[in-house]
Amino acid sequence: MLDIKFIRDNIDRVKKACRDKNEDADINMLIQIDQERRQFIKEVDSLREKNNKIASEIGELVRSGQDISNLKDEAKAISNQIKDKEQELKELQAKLDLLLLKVPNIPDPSVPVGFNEEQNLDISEYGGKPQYDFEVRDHYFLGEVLDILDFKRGAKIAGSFFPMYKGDGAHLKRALINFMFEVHTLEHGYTEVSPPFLANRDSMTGTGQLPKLENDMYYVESDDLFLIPTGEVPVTNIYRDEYIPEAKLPVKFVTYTPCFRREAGAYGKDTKGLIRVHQFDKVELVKFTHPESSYDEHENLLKDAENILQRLGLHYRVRLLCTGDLSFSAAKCYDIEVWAPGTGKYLEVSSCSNFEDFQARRASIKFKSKATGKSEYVHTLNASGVALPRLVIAILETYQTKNGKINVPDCLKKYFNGKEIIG
RNA sequence: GGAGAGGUGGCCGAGUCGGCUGAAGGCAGCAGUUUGCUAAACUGCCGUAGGGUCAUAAGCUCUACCGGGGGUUCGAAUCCCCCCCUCUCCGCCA
Repeated sequence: MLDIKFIRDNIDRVKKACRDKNEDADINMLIQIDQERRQFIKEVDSLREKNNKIASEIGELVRSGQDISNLKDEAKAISNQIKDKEQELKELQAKLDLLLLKVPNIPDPSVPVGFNEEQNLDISEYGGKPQYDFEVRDHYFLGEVLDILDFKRGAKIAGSFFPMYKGDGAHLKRALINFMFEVHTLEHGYTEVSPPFLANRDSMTGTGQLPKLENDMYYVESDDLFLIPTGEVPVTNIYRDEYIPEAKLPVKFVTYTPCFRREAGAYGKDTKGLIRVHQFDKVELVKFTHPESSYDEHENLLKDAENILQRLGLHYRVRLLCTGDLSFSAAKCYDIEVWAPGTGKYLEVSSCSNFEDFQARRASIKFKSKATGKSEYVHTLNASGVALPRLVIAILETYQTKNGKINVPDCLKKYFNGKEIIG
């Protein structure tokens, strides 16, 4: 969420951000309602002031035992006026809040303006596409043949796009989670957390999933809870409505969670295998930083996520998202895309985002600045470190052998009971 | 699920029969005095948000906020209703 004062003073910038991000927030309406709202606040406040004065006068008269019936009638009249105005004010405020929640974050100046993913910028790449002297297979084929991925059974249990991992497939997933956790906690300095996998409305609004993405999430009606679409939600909300001591910044968390996404409207796209699924696992990195250092921390965050792919010996590229591809809440975002030789595509395994104070304002996460003596919002950042299914795809397809088996990457062997080959 | 207790400022903790209580007191924090240094002591400051004034400063001023929402009242942290959360006991279950 943006500061209403900031919007007031930067109407053109905000409008431009909406255009560049393809968001249709009604800024003119917002400004108009804000003006009306302030007018109402003025009126209501002055009525309240009057009423408070009368009330304390009455208090004094009562104590000295005098008659108060005249004053009482007057006060009653004002009190009724207040109630009416308050009601209208409340409606205005609700309207304003709703509009405000629909205004996207402003892209950082370093973000290229563009309409869609084709205008994303290639930043860097690691390794090269591996070459094979045999016909490469995709993970779907390999998974079925090796009996380590079972899509049919997953579909029977829950529905299509709920994959099941089995045997060495399930073990591979577990090994990857352990591997990533050890790197991020022991070497990159993140603190491990294991949060709830369901979250309430306040949490979902805090990180920006609500109100926009309600239909993309699984919802438990009886308890008004949502299954989390990413570990970012519970972990960023750890500090919702709290102050973080300035000296503790940056706070860095790593978490593992399953993620649940309805992918409404995405049918027909990436329909096969693990590329796009309703439930998947993710190791997620979340940072709370001082505003001054968030962009440095952003670069480090990217490196932390890249490090995982480098150790696994996977070819990938990093792209800077253009405005049109940038998510609603982000100011700047790098995507890491790993190469999947069998599928023949680069697959996004991590979005590395700086939200600046956008989420922090929504979720009210602050620190007391020693320099200014005032409360300020922290900056929040997150990145997958990294998402599992597409990582599994890249590993199966990259490390496949001529006879249809999979070599276990060196760095994973210790998490795989020393086993070197799957199949 | 049943019975009970409770939710007050960064923390602890008072709040009388509803009326200068945004809220005593303590701790922590900040600034200063004292001190050769440290400790201690002393003095002052010390919630958040939204308006107004205004240079989007300081200051001044108003309003709201004592888990959330609603109600009673001229007036509620204090009374009533609903909800949420925490704790204890019982039941049930991993």
